[in-house]
Amino acid sequence: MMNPMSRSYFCGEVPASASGEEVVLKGWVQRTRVTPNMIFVLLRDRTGIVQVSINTNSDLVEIGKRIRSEYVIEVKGTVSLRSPENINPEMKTGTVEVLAESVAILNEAKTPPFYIEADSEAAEELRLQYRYLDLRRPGMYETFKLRHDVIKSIRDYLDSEGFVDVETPMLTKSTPEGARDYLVPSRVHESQFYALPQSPQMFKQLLMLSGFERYYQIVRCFRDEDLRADRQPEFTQLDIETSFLSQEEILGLAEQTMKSVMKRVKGIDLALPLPRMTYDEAMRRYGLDKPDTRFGMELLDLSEIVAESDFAVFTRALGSGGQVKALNVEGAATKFTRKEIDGFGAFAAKYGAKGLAWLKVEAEGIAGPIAKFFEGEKRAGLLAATGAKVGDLLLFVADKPSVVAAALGNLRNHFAKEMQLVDENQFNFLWITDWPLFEYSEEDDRYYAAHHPFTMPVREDISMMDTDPAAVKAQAYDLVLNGFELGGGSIRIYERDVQEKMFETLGFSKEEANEQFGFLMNAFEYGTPPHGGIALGIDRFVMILAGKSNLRDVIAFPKTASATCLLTNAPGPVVEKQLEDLHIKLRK
RNA sequence: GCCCAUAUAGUGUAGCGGUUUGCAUACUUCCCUGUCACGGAAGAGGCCACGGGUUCAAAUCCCGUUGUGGGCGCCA
Repeated sequence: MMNPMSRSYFCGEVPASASGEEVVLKGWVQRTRVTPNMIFVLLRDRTGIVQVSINTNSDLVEIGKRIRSEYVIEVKGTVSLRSPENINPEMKTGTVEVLAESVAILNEAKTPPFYIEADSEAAEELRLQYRYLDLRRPGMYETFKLRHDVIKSIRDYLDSEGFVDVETPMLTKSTPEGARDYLVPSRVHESQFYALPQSPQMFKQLLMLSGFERYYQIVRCFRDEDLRADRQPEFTQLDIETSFLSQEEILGLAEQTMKSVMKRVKGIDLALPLPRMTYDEAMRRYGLDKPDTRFGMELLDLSEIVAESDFAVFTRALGSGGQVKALNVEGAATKFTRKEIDGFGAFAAKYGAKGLAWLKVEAEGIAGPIAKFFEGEKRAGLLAATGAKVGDLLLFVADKPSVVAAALGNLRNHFAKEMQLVDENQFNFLWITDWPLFEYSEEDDRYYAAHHPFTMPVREDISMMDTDPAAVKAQAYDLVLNGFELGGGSIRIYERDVQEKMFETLGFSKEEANEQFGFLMNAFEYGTPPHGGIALGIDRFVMILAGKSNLRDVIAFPKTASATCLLTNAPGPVVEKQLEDLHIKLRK
């Protein structure tokens, strides 16, 4: 096989059929072993490792002894099959080796700060500091190749559907709604700032106005909020916007895109249409707006069953507009210690639950702190309502609906991990539809857009924007994969008066709305087509497909939990001159 | 803003109030008749993150700071 890269094969890809062939290999030295008669060099590149053998009878012995781990070398030699009697099942270096005829050291290397191997034990802190070495580890390249393949198949599919990739500004305008902006001071305009985009939302809508009809972009977005395992301050999203398509058609388009990705990178034939669930149903059955449907353990509403109970915590919650819901953790009655169950209570407390009542179903009856409140018929009723069998563990939360949902919904996911209820190779996509348009903030005593302020209300609900905003439904949809929010979209507002009403409901004065979004509303007056779209998080998608549990694993140069880069030490101070140019004086 | 965990040779860990911080690996040198991400010998390598405190005595207990990780809030 001739290769234009001036090497005959990649290390991991030298086939047995090349036996006897003269080959050229280039790569990094994994390790060497010197014996009296032979020097063995394990040579690595992004594809894998192959053994190079150097006979110490040759004039290569001097150079062979100089070679150290991570040296970059070029080897010319002959491919040879290992003799069968030398091959034992434990052997990890394969059935092929290369007998060296010449060896050149292309570059030397210091001993790396950690050993470069697939399952490095080195602390992540150290690996991020030397990220270029971390990325050299076997397996890392594959993750980024997977990422490339995901993006390539998205581009191929959208291209075939007539979509055009249009770039939008990275230096744009700050808007007060939504996440905190990363600000960029202007040198030319004193006291003025650009913002890095949280998303190209308004630009893509303007492109619809311009008649581009089918836009997409794989685009970096920025949000200056605290990080999580699945949240980085800069992230990549697939941004799509279309004109004249209905919600149904947009969902169909997104489904086809997912289908082509799953086929290409996982070889999975995704069954379409993808399952759907309304927001209300998701909250009722799973307590979360992004349920993981790979396992059951749905939330059980026991409000009616326990209404007659003598347990004051339950009846008090019900009396003040709350609910009592439970999780039946099957077969868990003897699985967890009392201490561990207390731990679940602490877990639930993070989401506002004041307590976590529990019962074990045993052959003799039920046991646990609240067992005494459920005797005789009440016990039978409870068991019938929950379907609990001997050996099951019932966990109850009594509180206002939002707390019950958050506590039990997250507890449910917690058990999935704890008890290994999910199959890592299963990919459950799910649409969440019929979102509320607004959510009320008690803290600020105002409504916020649940999705964003450009989301079209359901037509029949528009009149309620004045009277009962909380009841207004949105023409919005989220795509969920295995319990992660992959992204979401909506049909957009394309009429000035509806957009104005939206801002009014959000508490903007006419002047404020015009100041912030006037250019968009003005644009709406020049013949705006009905339009809508969707945005999907590429990083999260790749993370799930790669079976990783952290976004850092699928981003080449990620940020730490405190939003720093350990490799470059960003962010860092700047020289006084730079601040002067920007008209900035630091407070302290 | 808050909560939890964590910090010991280059790396990973043990030590949990009482000699000079132990082990593995990596590193250096040597040995070994083709090894199987080996084997054997020797050597070098530590201000136990930083700053206070408690104590006769602190890597160890307490407080604070910083880094890292996870989470709550936040993320239209």
